[in-house]
Amino acid sequence: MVGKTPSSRKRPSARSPSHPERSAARLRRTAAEVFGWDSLLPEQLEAMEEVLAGRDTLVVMPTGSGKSAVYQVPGVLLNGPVVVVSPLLALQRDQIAGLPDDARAPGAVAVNSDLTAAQAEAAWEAVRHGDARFLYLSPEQLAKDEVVERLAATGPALFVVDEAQCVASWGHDFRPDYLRLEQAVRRVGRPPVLALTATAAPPVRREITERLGMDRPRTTVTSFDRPNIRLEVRRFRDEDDRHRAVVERAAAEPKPGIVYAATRKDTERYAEELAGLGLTAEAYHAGLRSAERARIHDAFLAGDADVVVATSAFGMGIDKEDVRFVLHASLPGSPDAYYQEIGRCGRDGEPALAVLHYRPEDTGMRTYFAAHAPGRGALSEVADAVHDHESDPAGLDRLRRDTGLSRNRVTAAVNLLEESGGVATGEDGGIRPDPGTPPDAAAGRAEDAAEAHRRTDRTRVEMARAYAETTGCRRRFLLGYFGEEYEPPCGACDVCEAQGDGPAPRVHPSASAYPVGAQVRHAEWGEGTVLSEDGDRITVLFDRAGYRTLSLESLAGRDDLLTVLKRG
DNA sequence: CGCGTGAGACTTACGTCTCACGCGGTGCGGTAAT
Repeated sequence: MVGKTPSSRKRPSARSPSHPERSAARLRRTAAEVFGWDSLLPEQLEAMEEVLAGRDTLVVMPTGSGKSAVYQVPGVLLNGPVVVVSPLLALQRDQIAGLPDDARAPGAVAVNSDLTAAQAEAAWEAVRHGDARFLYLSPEQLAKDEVVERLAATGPALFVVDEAQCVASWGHDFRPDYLRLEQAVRRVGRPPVLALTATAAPPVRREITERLGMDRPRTTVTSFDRPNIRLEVRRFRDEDDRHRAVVERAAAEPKPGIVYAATRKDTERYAEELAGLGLTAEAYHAGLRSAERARIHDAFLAGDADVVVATSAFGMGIDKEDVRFVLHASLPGSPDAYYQEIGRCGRDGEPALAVLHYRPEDTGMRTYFAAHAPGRGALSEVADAVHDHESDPAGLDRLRRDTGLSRNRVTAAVNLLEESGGVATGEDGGIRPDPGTPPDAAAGRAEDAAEAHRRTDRTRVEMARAYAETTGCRRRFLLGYFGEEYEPPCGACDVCEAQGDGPAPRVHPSASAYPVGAQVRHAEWGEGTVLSEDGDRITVLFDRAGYRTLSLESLAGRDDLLTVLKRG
């Protein structure tokens, strides 16, 4: 097995002007005395030293491996409050509850819409007086001028973005405030930024660090491989056959487990059927009342549910060791989503199972979900509104009132206009038009940017499909997607098992010409990065054209078609 | 993009087909009605 990825992990002692031994010792002592952690993983300590030294840092480590410690321990030693951006209020509560209940331990508060005005006031007071060292906020809170101003006044020492993959997966449409965190960072005094995630392929890592405006970020990436999870894909033509297979598998495998379905209705259908077989099965989706969601969540963690059948709403922040299987009753929207979802089983290291039940028709709905960015009409309206306030730049609220569009719509439109250079946000939060770009041109360029995001989303659907249809080792495919080389057979996927002791899978002789991670240029699609090599084909993420799969046979001897610019 | 649903046509059975239409996932925050 291949261990650490060949990433940019560097020993800080090589050029650090400070005294790394001393900082490592301080971190270790703090971890033990304040948090009761007697040992730290080398990756944890390394990232903590970067954070303590004030450098922008990206940490990619599995859930349950102590990612939070990477900010908690240095946070105690820093001189000022630590902001933690977290996507779910439930996650914020869990984080605060997880801090040691000890007089020496740092305090923590969250400011969000759950609080009354008086409670929020008290929370800010605690931050100001140093009684609370950690302040948990949603990205939406940081979109408010009032919050940014209060935060700036406290002089934060560190800006943490937890679950940082949300920047890439949600920032473009669903929660556009994720793409405005960079502005918040600048406006609160540009403290060092620490981004934490469990699942991020190389292009997603790049997007996180770029979108957060991180400066020469140090990156710590541990291996993605989870050898105890058996990977399997079953392909169906008929919906009824698939349905039956999912139910039978969920009933037959050791419990507890999670079944992911594509729609709310499907979760209820499956859960009902499993309950009819005598299992404790619950449907979980965002349409349930929050008390009901909390009940199911708690029951699952407590071991009182055999199976939760859920949409993608279920899982973030679930840290349960003994989940035995994750079944998918439909194709997920991307390998990123798939890996995150199956990563919820087998955390105890015992054997676990991930089965994808796939029909080619599944791609239809996923493609539909991919196309949700604002259209030309909304972009033009917002561009015009920005232009109208040229002499007195408007904030997002004013643009919303002017256009009558929803808050999210306006924010997403401004993000696209800003990304394509048509407008810019100032230090005061005012949005100004670019003097050289008329509103119509700005909207046109923003529309192109939106189309590029849609294309990338759609190609991620294609990558999920490619996983389902690969004829090679599934582990190799997934790890390759996450930038990690892997030598099959893995011995724990349906493809490797079917091959048994037979001949090794065919690997095309030109495979070595395009190693994973290499920068390449295609005659038609421009520049890109080789993401995976699947025996007889490679997959490249092109900057403009998205993900493409190329047959090695068609590339043989054609270095005019695909040129290697730089090997990984 | 593909599925399920309901209306209506065609047909002469209480049935089957066709077609148009609407629907489909993630959460925050704040507002409105009890």
